[in-house]
Amino acid sequence: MEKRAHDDVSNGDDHLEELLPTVENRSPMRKENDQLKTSSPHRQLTISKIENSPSEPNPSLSPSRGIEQDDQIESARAEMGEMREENERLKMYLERIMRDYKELQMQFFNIVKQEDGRQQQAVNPGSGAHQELEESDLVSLNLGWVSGSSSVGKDKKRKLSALEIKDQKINDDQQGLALSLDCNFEAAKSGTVESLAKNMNPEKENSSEDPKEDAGEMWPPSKVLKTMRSGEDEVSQQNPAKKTRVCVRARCNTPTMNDGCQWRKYGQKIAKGNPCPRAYYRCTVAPSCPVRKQVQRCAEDMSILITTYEGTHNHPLPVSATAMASTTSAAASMLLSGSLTSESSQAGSQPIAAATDLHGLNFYLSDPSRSKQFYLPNSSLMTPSPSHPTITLDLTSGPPVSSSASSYLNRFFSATSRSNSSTSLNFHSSEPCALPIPWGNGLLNYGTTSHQPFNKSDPQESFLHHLPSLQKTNNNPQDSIAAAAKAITTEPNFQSALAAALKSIIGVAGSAAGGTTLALGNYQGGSGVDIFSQKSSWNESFWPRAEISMDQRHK
DNA sequence: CGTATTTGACCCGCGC
DNA sequence: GCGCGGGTCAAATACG
Repeated sequence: MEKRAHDDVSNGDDHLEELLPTVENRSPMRKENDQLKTSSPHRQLTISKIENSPSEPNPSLSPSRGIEQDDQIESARAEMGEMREENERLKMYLERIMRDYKELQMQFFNIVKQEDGRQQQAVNPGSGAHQELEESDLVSLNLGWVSGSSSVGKDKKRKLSALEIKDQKINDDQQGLALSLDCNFEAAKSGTVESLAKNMNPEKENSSEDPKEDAGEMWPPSKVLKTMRSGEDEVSQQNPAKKTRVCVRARCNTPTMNDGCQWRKYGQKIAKGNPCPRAYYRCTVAPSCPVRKQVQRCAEDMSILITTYEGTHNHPLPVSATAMASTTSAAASMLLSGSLTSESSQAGSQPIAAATDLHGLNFYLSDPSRSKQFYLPNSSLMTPSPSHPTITLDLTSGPPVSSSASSYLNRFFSATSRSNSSTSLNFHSSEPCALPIPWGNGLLNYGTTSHQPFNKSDPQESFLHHLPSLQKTNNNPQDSIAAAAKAITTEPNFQSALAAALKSIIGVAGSAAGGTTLALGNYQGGSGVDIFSQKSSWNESFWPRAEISMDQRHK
């Protein structure tokens, strides 16, 4: 009986046969336990199931029971085979997804880098005029990723990505396509800091020393800078005098807003004029991430939490964090673009509300009904720090933020008013409960989708300049909506960009992601890739594809 | 014991 | 040059 059971288990399955040591004195149960130890997880599952089933035969039962057991073993084996196949299939899917995702990230990253490099070149030529604004323009907040220069960066990034992949052991032999954004950090470790630092600070290409310089540190704090440079002066030149900040005001009962990122508190201070202490946090997702945030309760209304973000993440963000990061980044970029716009079009023209064009764009396109949530600024918000160009996103018009600020942000965008270096935006959500899924369902794509295209091809300005009807003096939300929609949709650049995006979505998606299909603002599972449709959070991962295509069109 | 937070000291920029 | 205030550091402490 024991011998028979052993034969049954091993018969027809060479792998199991190999795995099973031939020890005669074992009971069947013991053998099964051995299988559990040596076989795949799926096998374990299957066998465990059999073991626990009510019809589990007792080893000491009659031969008829033994036949039943044979049947069960046979079916179990078949099941195992299926599971194995399924496993392989899922593994392939996962690999494909990872490759595609990383590739897209990489492309997007490169575009951001290119644009940023161009912005810095355009802004830096050394003309004495507009110095203040230009200083702030040095800071580019783009979707949470550190940016640098362009042409060199592309190849470099690919190379670095390979390193990163190697480190993380994510992928295998097909790593050529698998790219990631961790490269900055990895690069710092792998000795390419010098060139990378050049990429990130094109204006100081001549300084090639300083292996200690942290590649990811876009705006190192002065003290850190001092510590790091160890006698070198060049590094300090990279630090713009004024950093762009994004201030988010939201009603929040918790000590800090849950924006999806990991933060470590490094300081607390009682600021003048506010009895509530201001807390200082830095991003701990990546050790070298330069992003900081300040959290402070509003003096007038303690239920309002004022969170000020500074810097861009130099690492991939958790899905739950992308919304907030993108929001703040886009807002910062908007501020920058606003500076550029006002610079170039100031003569005799009124300030242009730069927010709606950048962000309301996708908002309207994705779900025009949402335009009812359009809000106008309640009042002009003060710049928390006059020395920093700051954009304020006011979420306080809506209901309290319960937990996830990012999803709250995703709901959406509205009018702006801008004065000097301070920009005020107001958000409102009609839905009290923040949804746990960020970036989903076509409403939440503003960050990456909206600002990127214009950031790339012709930095915001080309588009912004065509929105004369959006002015901060407009006090009627509906008018603003209509004006914004009209201005946006009649914008030739936008139309071509949209066309390109649609084309790219339809055309490119199939080839790269194995039949993945995208809808504008609403991802849908593609043919044969069912697992995609189960993850709404994947949505954002695929949006950059549209951006890239739009950008390329503008090239 | 490792990690996160607290908190006083220190640094630095800015205005006077 | 000096003082003020914002921002950061880092040792001490708390916490899991």
